Amino acid sequence: MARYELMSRTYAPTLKEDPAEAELASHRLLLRAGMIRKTAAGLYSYLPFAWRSLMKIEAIIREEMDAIGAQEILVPMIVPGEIWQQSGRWDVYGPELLRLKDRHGRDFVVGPTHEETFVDLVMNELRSYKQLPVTLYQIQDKFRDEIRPRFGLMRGREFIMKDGYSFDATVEGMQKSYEDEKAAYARICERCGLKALPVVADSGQIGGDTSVEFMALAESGEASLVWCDCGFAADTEAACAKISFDEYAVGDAVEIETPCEGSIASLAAFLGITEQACRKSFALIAEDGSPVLCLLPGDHELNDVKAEHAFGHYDVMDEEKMAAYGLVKGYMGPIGADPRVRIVADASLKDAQSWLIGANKVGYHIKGALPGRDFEVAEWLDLATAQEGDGCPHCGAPLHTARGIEVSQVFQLGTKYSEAMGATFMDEDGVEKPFQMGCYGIGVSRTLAAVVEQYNDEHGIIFPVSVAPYEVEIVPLNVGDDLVWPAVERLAGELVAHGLEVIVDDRSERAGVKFADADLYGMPYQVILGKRGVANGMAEVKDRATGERTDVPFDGLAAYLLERIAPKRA
RNA sequence: CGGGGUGUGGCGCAGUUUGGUAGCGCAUCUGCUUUGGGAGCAGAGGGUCGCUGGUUCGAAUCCAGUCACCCCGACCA
Repeated sequence: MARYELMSRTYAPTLKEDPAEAELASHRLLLRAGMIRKTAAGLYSYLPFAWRSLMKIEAIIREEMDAIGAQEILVPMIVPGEIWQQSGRWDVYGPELLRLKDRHGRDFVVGPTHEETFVDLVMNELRSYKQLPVTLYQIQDKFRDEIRPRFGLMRGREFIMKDGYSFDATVEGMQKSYEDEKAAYARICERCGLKALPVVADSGQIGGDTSVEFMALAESGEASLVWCDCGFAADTEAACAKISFDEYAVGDAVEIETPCEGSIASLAAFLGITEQACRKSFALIAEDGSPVLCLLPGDHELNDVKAEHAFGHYDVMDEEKMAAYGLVKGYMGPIGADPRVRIVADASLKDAQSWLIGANKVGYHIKGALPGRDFEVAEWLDLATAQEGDGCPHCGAPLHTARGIEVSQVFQLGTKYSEAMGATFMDEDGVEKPFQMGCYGIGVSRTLAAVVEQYNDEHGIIFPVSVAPYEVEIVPLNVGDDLVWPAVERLAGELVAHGLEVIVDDRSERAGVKFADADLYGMPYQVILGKRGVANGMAEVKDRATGERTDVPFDGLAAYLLERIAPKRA
């Protein structure tokens, strides 16, 4: 039997002042509204209101997972190190992987993600293509020992995540499972009220080839993305773009004096040309120890993730190393560099006919240089970071940039894990084949943070109905009044009977305190009951989002609220 | 891990430069008044000043070490 909750019985201590450590709106407001408390760096306790919101987010996820035939299970948080050794990630996953030993000295890890656990779970049971496809998921706490946890729930070390894994017999089957999940993920974001965008992503440590992440748009987001009016959108880490360049002094290679400080900006200013007409040199030491000089469009930065793909875990070359390889800081270029230095250039520059590059001599550059004639490019690679104004890879129109919070991500893994762990099934043709896998994650606690990030004002949180801890907060102004309180109980009971989720602020606080707390908590509708209104049989309904106040007769209150709330439920 | 910063009642802070035995606001408790946007008055409780060691007649304050937390960076489904 549904009932209404009383604020006096709810553990939701508010803070009048901003906590010193919180910078982000979501962090600040979740703390102030008594929804979370920090237990240690990156470790948070969820209080009743946060927990109710999280349960609603989880319910939405479960519904959408059910709808595409995924099955919920639960695997242990702590898993044997052995299976991580099998997959090879024991050695690859860095210090974020929390490793422990049990009393017998056996290795275990606290799961940061569970590809291994799920593969290990199904590999001995799913023996035939006839049993496929299967998609399993769970909602569980994960632990990643982040170097620097920050921003409250946004980047905690422990966090709630829904992780799911699909097992298919064929690549086409995997793609279908992936597309189903992707579509479900879009619906989940939408039902949570998030303004989110699916973007092309790098597949990171999870591995695999194709990946999309859902970015909740927010200025405070840690991730940046580029998007185009044609519908293309990509994480800046992964984005390819059509980058245009200018030419300066086509012709013979000529050394020119450039007595300016060694930066592209000062060089362009000195010559009176655009940065696009310059070529930027970036020296690094690849993972294998070999020296590399990257030539980039003058107005673009090296993309760290792309560089990692090309060179492995690289180091930026220090001045000592530069000197050893004939490179001069501030005036670096391919010409005159030690022959051991591998020259690679951004693919966008392939058609450039004139290169303005450093001369490896303080105060000098070379104009009009040409690859193939004046220096050799070993490889043309996509290395530059896409930026505002670059061309969309699909339609060529200028790209826009935005910032976002990565709330979820889907991957096509292929056989990366199944092969490494020897997880196979017998296919139609009598051949043992590794599973074609997909993997799908949603940051549940991060989704809550993202919602708060997108829905707040100077007074507090403005919860969308679908994830609000309660749909209606009744704010009686005179709790002790023998006219008001019976009306409160009657109305609360009525609203609950109509299926509304109701909390009553029955504390004997002053009106101002209750109003301020109600705005801070951010329940979508406040029903304010004061002496005057009650005497006339009227309640005052405040819409938290618009601030609009309406006097509604008691008789019509439930209908009034339902009419507004029901359509916005998830 | 590199750079910067902070640890003083539940929360937010002052006091540290120039050592003298701890203070302010909010919160809490009691009483009276108040009661539609974070009330007023009166009274009360609560702190080994992160920890350890040192200097000193005397340390929140000076010195050394250590721990925790925050910010920037590197890193990161």
